[in-house]
Amino acid sequence: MRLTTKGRYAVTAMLDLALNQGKGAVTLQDIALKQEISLSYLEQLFAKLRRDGLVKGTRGPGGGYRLAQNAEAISVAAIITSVDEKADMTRCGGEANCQDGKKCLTHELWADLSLEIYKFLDGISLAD
Amino acid sequence: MRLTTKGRYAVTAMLDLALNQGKGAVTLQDIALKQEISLSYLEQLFAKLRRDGLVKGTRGPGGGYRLAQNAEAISVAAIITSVDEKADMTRCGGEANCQDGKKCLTHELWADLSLEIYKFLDGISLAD
DNA sequence: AATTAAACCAACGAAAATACTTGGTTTTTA
DNA sequence: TAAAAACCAAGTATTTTCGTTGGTTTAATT
Repeated sequence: MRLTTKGRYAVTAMLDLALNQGKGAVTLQDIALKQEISLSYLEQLFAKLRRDGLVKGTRGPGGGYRLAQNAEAISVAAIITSVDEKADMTRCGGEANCQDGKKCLTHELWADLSLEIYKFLDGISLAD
Repeated sequence: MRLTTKGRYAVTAMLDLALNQGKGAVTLQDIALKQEISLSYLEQLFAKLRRDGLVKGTRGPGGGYRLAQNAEAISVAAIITSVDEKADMTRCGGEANCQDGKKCLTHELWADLSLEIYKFLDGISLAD
């Protein structure tokens, strides 16, 4: 579980979507202006969100994006993991070949903590 | 509040310190080997941790680092914020000049969430 | 006293991730 | 048919992460 500006962009964009989709689909152009990100970068993020079934897009004029599920069902954790493909945080890849007998002790502790953070963010939906 | 590999290095290193300082000060060399990071990178991280009063180092042979406070008093949040100097996450710097009437709505929501995450990690000490 | 092991420091360089740019194509509405 | 949007891919710039080099200071050990 990482937490970078990339994830922030995704979460704020999704929040934007959740707040404004009442009036129909929301265009990325809109979000790009509001959030001050480049349109194309947003497109890249939304490509992932779409692949993971978090949003769905409709083409053509009047088109845009909507949440694929209702806001209560979408967790912050889901958004973040969708957007930043985790390059294995643990160097040893769980192989346990870190050090003599001690064997990744602190690595495991971190893994536990990381899970805690995940569970925390998984408990927060777009309806906060 | 960000959460990157940099923060992970710092937290795991601090955990290492907490676990092993019973036998006296722990050298960065030790940690570098166990965690598979470069010594000098660790030094850079610990320079910040020291500046923020989280650890204290003693020089010379037999020297090394110790926690400056007891493990219960050191939160994960403190370690992470010490180590990664937050480049202002909100572009508008709280200036509220984002957009017409809407004024950073989602930015504020993110700020709230960020605070939640901070409070969560602030509640976790090196004794987990 | 000399040697050595450590913290401490600074500046540069390589690698990776992040963010943006450009230039398209497809779909759908008007 | 024109325009507005999603969709797509490749490349570039920027920033951050991580490492390297080459030191200096401090303190314990021999």
